[in-house]
Amino acid sequence: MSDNLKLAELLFPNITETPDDMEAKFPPRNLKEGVRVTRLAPSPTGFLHFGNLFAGTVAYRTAKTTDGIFFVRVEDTDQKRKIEGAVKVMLDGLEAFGVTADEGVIGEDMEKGDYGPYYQSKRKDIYHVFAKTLVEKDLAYPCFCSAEELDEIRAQQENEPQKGYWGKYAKCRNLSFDEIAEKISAGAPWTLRLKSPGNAENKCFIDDMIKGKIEMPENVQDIVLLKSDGIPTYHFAHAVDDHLMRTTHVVRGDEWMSSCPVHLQLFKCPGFKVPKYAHVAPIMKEENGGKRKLSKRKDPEAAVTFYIEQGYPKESVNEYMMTLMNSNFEDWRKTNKDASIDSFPFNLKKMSVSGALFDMVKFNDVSKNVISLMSADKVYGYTAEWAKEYDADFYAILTEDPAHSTAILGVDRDTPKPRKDIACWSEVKDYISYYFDELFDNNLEMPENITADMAKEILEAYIAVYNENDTKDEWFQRMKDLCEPLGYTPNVKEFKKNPEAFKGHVGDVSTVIRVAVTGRRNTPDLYSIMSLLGKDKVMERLNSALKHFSA
RNA sequence: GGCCCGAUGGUCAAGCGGUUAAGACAUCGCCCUUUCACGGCGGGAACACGGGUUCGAUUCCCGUUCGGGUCACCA
Repeated sequence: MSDNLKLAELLFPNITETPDDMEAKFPPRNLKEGVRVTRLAPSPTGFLHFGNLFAGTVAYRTAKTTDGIFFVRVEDTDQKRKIEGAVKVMLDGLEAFGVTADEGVIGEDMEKGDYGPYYQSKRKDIYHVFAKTLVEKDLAYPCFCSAEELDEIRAQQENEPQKGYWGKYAKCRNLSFDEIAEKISAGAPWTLRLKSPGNAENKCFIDDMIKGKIEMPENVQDIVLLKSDGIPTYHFAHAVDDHLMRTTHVVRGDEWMSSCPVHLQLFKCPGFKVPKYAHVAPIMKEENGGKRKLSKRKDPEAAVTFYIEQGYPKESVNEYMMTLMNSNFEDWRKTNKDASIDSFPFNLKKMSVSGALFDMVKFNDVSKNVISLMSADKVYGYTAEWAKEYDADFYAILTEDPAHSTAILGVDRDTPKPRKDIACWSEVKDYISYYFDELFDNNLEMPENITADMAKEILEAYIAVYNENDTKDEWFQRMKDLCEPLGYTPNVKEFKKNPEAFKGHVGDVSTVIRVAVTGRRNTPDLYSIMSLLGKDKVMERLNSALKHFSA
């Protein structure tokens, strides 16, 4: 038996299966040409970053445009970072925005699919099968260096452009079998390192779906494959898992770009076919005129839960993400107003190479558009659903009379030119507050051109003629009739032509009524509002305003 | 510092050697209008810099500058 074989046995005495067994157990998927298999491989930190959702959405769409498979694999190889309930947080966040896995981890300790387990922590033996053959092929070796020794090596490398564990710095690379056997029998901890066959003089090539063709020096680092607890590093797990799970397209953040030479090698050493890569640029945030990654610590909008808590519809988030993913989406949307976002021909190659700034203003605009197209029933339903969870007081008020609330939300809604007032459900409370005495802010501040005397006059006159049974036309006619006796003109154009001749125009008159009734200057159609409010409330507010301006 | 990527209005971005350099958001003006919004029309606003290549460079090449990423027994 050769030393390599002996070493493999020594290191992995309990591994009896071979790579061929693995190939048989996880055979190539029986898919049509061009069908893609993608995945999201988050590590369970208990926090779902917007970037995860974004990359996950890209991966999801990449698969879905070919009727392919999207799966979720949990990268829980770092025992130190394990957090209870983290998987649920992530899955819930993904689910809330329509990223649902066909396969893989579908719940806390719940899996689905034939290529599992999908928790890396449960795949130890699988990794060891491949680790063992690498040792047999003299492509891996145990390393006994301690953290301190590694630090020492780093200290020596100050003037060395090529840092890390390689070449002459790789102390354990050429240990003899006997030396190794002795250390192991003494119980020394070890990691398994790649015996990198690379040469820095050589180039390797990545043809990234997003970034294009990229050339980098070959990897020469003897990177760690297996940590001293026997659990693989991300790099090794990535190669083994994405090969065995038959991933066709690896979609991930572009912070992985620079480890591609390592990954290429890790696929090639065991003889795996290299998948296609798509490296997604991060979402950025503006700060002091510069750009930086959306930060978990500094930016509330970095957390996916933010959008849920604020009550942004999932359609809004998806529409906005799509405008960032494929810039032709907005044009497509213009001509396909009612189409589902799923029918948009998403194209990986149209992804931007560099990171886009998250634009809250634009996002809100997108969301307002989305909501403006919803029916009053839908708006009511979503708002109630949101309020139930995040604003119990408002929920009680809103749902006391569902038909009434729905009618309120329907003002100026189902028209060819719906208003765009609401960006998220948490804004609804304020938007409709004046309909409810509990929420009504009795703010009687008039525009500067309207004095208390003017307001008083107008209110007096209007109270005298107010009729709750008016049709809209009658109502408006009454408004106009009010004008001339008080010195206003019903004709705005006439006023503009000759402003000195009048105290104001019909707009000023209705503004006084509007402020008295709603406490604001800007509202949807006043007639509809007054109808919904009902005679008692309207009269009460008019009288109370009159009192205020008579004082 | 080494390696890699990038740079078009305030933002997201089309563009692939010859364009009046699209569009969207934002902003400003006008129109519509009972307010606000919606909608319509219009305005301001950009190819980082320096060298090449070319009849001609936003586009191709090289440098500079500036951004970003990465160099762990983290992912």
